[in-house]
Amino acid sequence: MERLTIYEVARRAGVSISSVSRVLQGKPGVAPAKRDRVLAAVKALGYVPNGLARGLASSRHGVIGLIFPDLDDPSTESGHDTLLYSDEIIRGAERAARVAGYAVIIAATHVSGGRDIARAIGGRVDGLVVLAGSIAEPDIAALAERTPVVLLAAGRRKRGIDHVTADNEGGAYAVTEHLVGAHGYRDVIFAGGPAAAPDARARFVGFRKALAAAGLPVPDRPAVRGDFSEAGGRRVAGQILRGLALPGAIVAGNDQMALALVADLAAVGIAVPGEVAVTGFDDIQLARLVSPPLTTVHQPMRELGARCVTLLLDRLSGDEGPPRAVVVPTALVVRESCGCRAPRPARVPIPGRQKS
Amino acid sequence: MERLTIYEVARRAGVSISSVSRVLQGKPGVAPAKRDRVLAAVKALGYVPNGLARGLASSRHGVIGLIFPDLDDPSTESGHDTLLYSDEIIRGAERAARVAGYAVIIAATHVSGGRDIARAIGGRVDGLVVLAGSIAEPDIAALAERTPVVLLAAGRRKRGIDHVTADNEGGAYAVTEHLVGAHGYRDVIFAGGPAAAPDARARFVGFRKALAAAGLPVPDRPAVRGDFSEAGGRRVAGQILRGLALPGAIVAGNDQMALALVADLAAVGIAVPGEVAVTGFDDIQLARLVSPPLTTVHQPMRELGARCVTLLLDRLSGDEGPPRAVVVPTALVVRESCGCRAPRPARVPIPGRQKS
DNA sequence: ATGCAGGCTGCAAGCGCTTGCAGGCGGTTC
DNA sequence: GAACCGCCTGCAAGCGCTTGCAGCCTGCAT
Repeated sequence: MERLTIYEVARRAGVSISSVSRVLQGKPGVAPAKRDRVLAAVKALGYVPNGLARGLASSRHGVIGLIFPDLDDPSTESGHDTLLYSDEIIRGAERAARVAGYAVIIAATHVSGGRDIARAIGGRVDGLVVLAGSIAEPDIAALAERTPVVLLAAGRRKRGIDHVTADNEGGAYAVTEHLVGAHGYRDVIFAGGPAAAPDARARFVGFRKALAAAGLPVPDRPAVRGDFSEAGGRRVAGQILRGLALPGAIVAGNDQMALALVADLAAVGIAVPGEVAVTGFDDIQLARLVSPPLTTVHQPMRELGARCVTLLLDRLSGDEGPPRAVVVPTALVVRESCGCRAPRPARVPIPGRQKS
Repeated sequence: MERLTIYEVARRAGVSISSVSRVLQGKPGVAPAKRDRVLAAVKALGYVPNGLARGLASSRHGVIGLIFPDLDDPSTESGHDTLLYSDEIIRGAERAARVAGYAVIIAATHVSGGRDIARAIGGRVDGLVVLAGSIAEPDIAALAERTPVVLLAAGRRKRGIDHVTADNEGGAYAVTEHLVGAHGYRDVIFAGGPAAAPDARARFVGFRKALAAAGLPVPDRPAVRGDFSEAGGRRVAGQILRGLALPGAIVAGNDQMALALVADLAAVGIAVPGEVAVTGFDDIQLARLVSPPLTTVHQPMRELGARCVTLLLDRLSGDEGPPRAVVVPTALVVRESCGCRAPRPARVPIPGRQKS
């Protein structure tokens, strides 16, 4: 495990380290013959340049940091944030970074401690992707002054700083339109998320626009409101059952609420989608597994992660333009809770059976 | 954003950079008064040492690499591997690393390309945590010769290299014992996983030991065998319904199979746990959401990740002992599919309702 | 022949920090 | 009172690689 340095390579190829370095960086100004020899030596030795030294000398680390919320924090755990699916986000980011020759370093923080950690990690990265909820907004701004930062936000929040968002509005528009257009429901209500959540608002906006486009009356506020959690869904169910006339369809602010809603409706004998159609938002894993499978809007977690990285890389390569806001499209996923009859995988009931 | 180096700090504190360095590293041999001045200067300036330079000079990077399988690879995606929950694993690893002052860098690989990536990333880390399935075994071995490596394996595989594993055997023992002991089932069968999977085997071993301990007949091979996927569960259901006498209880090799099993049983009118008890393994999110909630064995993903890191850190700090195999305990999660009547969260059916 | 672009090369100066070492000092020990 | 001791300090030599720059050597135009 003795250190293999650029000197070894140079010696073996019979050139100076400068040339090796240049070859490795694909820089011009090295005679083809020499280049080949270097390459051969590199391969023969199995040489991998020391990233540290490289970074030190070029002040280009080849690493981008990914800061996400620490879910141990119970205040965050409630499904409050649709960005909890860090797994897919990380994968997307990692892949995008890798193709560009960057590695991804990660850190999980509580909102409070976020700043310190970000600073600590900041020393060794070229830029940071910060997931909403991991660092308090003011600290993000401060951070952004010393390091390129891209914010992956649930909704558009911070102006003045690059961020990427899923198209919540468009997604909500799409489901609503599906309900109104394809199914002909005219009495559709929106079961909102927390009033403060930007993504919840955006979804409501999409909902309203869809209604408006269909020439239906447009409510000012969500008919009922939960908090994106399962409990919220239950509460909403209660509100609906107690007070309101049962609508034809309910557009829930997210899947968790939709799921709880369906469950509670079923508990009192209301069939979904028979008596009322329900749709969700997020396309959590569970959505396609419940019965009826939930019609919802897919959030492209992986792509969100990837876009953050590509945006960041643009900045790193010199893009000096004004702050950008990238909106990644969401996709309507039609299953059965809206009333559609999705083709089910054939499942033949097994005939013969015998009890012991 | 001008670089803030150790020189600035030294100048401001009126000392040499050596002293600053020593103070920052908590090394002895600096007069208390001077130490205080340095600390003050550091704080005042908001100085954060450059990790790169530090790493270069001390050849201690303060970074550990985490290599996990790239789930884009369809051949892996089938839930084949219980270690897919990278999210929690990453969190656990990250946290453990952070408390020790290390950062975590991640890379996702396909089994094939794993080696190259590992090497590439290897240059900038102190050690690697490799999740099973991300790199071919021989390559891991090769890698382990140049860098400290800890393998997070589904089962014990590679001897000769540090690894951590969930206690599959113990978990299986626990569920089985629960079925036999608490519920008194005497005809319990095991719905196995893929014959080759080490974790599947370990679970079967636990199952057998529990039966043996209870003085029941011990089968040589699983009564039926699936492949850990949903389809596998269905196949198992078919086998049971078709051929076997319906047993009192079925210990499924994992949750996915258990879930499919329950579904198919239900489809032909067999009540779970009424007519047959079913248990799973893994405690996937879905397990507690289905009806009946699945009694299963919890895999402590987070802790697995953390243990890998701590083990690795031990090595980094000089532990030269023989290869270690850490087994992290699993936990029996009793819900309802085993026949237990778990206390459900009160859910009062809502009275008044009105149809539109 | 002589001169002069270019294209290649390798030298050497760092990048910011760690660390072995020698020097300086005040305090001890015979 | 001289020889020592031990604790602090700062110097300077790197860690492995990038890169500006000067030098060298072609080839080609005078």
